Amino acid sequence: MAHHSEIACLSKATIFKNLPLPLKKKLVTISSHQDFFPKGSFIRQPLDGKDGMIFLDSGHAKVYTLNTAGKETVLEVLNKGDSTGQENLFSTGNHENFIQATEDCLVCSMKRHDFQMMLKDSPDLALSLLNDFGERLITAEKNTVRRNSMNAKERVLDYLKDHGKKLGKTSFNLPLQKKDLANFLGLTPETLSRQLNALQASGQIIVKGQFISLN
Amino acid sequence: MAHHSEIACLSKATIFKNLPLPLKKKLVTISSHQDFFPKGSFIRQPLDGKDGMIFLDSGHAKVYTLNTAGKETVLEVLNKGDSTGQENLFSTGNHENFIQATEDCLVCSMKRHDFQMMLKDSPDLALSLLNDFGERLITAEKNTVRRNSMNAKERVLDYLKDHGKKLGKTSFNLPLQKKDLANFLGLTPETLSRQLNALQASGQIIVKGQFISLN
DNA sequence: TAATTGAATTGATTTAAATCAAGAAGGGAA
DNA sequence: TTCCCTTCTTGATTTAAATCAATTCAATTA
Repeated sequence: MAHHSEIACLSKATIFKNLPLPLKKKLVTISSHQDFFPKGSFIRQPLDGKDGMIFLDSGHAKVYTLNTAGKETVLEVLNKGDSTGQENLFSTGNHENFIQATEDCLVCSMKRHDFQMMLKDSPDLALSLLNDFGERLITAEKNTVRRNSMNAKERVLDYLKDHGKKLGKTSFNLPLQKKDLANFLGLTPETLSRQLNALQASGQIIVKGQFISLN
Repeated sequence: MAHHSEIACLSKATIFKNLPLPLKKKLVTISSHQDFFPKGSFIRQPLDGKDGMIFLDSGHAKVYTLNTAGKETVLEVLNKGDSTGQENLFSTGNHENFIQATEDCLVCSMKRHDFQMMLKDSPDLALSLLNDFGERLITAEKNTVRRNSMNAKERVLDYLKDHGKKLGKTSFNLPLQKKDLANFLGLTPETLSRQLNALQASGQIIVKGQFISLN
């Protein structure tokens, strides 16, 4: 929880990128910076007593819940620059989701109390955050449509294209294990494996382990 | 777009219910009130040039998208007191969703421009809205979990219990046609029909047309 | 009132994806 | 390096839900 004096991870976060410099500097003073989470470790979990939002300076993470039967549902895939848990800046309830590093991560975070203090005299900040919430809702809706109106092959291809677009690349490594990606797409690992094969066979992608290339 | 002088629909909306009275009064002055939408009509649709958020003073509505193949995905079920489209208070992009009255509706709405003016000097308002966004995200996640980790029967029962809880009742009329509810749950109408039968046969609910009673 | 139209239901059948099963590949730890 | 454990892949089989098909029902309107 070192407090840097210079503009760090926060200013790189998509969510705050349009804020004026003085405000960014203030945000940095109330943030923790570049906490290290090794692959597999939990950035957040239910009942950990932590509040506020987090964002990824580097690495990848997955957000998921467990239902009462222990079945996992992957809700979000976090890539470098993404943030999540904004809802914890306001509600006083405990968060219910697990956030687990799927690669070594550097994470910045902001506490509810500190954030709320700042919010009172920064309409810009509120607006920025409201915009970001809007984006997250739209993404959530997009994921719902993907699961609801596409078959297995279409879902896989749609995700890959979407991810490539987000990165601005046509080749990349998957940000999650395939079993987690399968879950995120509402599929089983077996089905994902077969669909990746099929997409490669039809010349639409190249797959080598975690590496994907779009054609 | 009549401008009432008294506190009307807006003050009843869940999203604003915790705001101080003077602020509510100001909100009323920038809202349209109780516009009537007959069953089947569109409250919003892509390219209608409308912006801002809406909320339901009475009636029911569904929010849905059409994919390029024309397949519908029902994203939200709106009941009395619910609001949607908050994301349109900020982004300048066009909204992509259809909002259609599934019963006769009275609708209030607020325009982006008017709202943003108010937001600048009302931190309370921003906070209220941010809270609401958080709720909507959590609901969206809950819907994802329902679709991802439950079979057809569980989804139906979970929805019915959820809806009953929301209303504080054990008997109610479904807020949508069954074909739309089926879509919202990621099912076909045939499957919904059969599952409602099965739930009735096992004594868990009573079904009479749109009327549902939970046991 | 009857006619029309879409919604809902019921039954028969198909099918996409899940499940089951077994081996191969990969990544740590000792 | 070997061992262990999890993930990934491939094949065979099952199954839950979709699809197809045909009535029935309900709402609207002429």
